[in-house]
Amino acid sequence: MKLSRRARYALRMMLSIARYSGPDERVSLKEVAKKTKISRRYMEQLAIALKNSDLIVGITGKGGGYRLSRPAPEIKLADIVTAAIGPIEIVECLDHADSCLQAAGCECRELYQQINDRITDLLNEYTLADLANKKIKAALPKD
Amino acid sequence: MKLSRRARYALRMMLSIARYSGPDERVSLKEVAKKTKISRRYMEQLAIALKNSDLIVGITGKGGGYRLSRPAPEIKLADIVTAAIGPIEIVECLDHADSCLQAAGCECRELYQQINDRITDLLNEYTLADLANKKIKAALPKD
DNA sequence: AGTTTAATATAACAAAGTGATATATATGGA
DNA sequence: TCCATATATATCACTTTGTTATATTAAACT
Repeated sequence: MKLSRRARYALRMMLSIARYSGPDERVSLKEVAKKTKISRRYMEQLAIALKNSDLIVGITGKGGGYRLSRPAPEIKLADIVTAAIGPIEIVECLDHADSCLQAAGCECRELYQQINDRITDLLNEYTLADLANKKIKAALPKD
Repeated sequence: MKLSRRARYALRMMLSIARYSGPDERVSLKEVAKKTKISRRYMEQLAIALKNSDLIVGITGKGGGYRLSRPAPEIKLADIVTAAIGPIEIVECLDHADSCLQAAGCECRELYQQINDRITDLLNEYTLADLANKKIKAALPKD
């Protein structure tokens, strides 16, 4: 029930790219690695996944780097997480009913669906811009 | 981002125990294993965890078995999941701020907190009785 | 043209997590 | 005393995940 490091790295990377690049400006992974303190080798793989999902654009060659493919307010957090770790599926059987042994008789299915929906909805509500501007506020812990 | 099999098994086990036992009636793991088709050996471990969290009571000896420690409406689904896989923590750093490298400067923390809250709230809303009586209804898939 | 910087693409490896099985002991009823 | 059951560890195999390594490709700059 953990959000993998890969997903968390992806969010931090995107934040960094959003901050240090612009429409005509790119930032190299070397820079991003320095800012985020994430292993550069690891980021390289992650960058490819983010690129393949059209969230960032890679400019090859000397002076190259990455920039966002579209403005930060148009990038939903769900896009980032999905690009990094695939579709949000708290259990396999939600999408593929046939992969479920109990099949139709599963009594927990609706519960799983609800958990999944709540997470998905939340990540669709917020954008990269919201994250960058600290627009996300959790309820205060009750102590 | 998966709900582990262990957690799912725990829910199914509890459902089965709720159904086939009563205040003065117990059901053996042998029975439960037959009903749920979960490996008995595996269930034994799970049963201990559920017992240690006071969700079920174990009666040793011949003719023994398990029964719920309290009525199903008083057992929250969060209790079951927590007993099976520990506290719900989508990321480590929520409870232990010191385990987070970015410490106070983490920009994603509030997001993680919200995800965690939504899952926790949902699992606290519903009880084992709700699950048994199919009171949980997910929003219809939009197709 | 050639060198350099950086992205792109695989591959290989190590560590951790997870599911499952095995073995041994304790308990209490018949 | 015997047997069915819970209880408690230990072990093993498999998968996932994080990390590092090795080439290859692309473009800019000298």
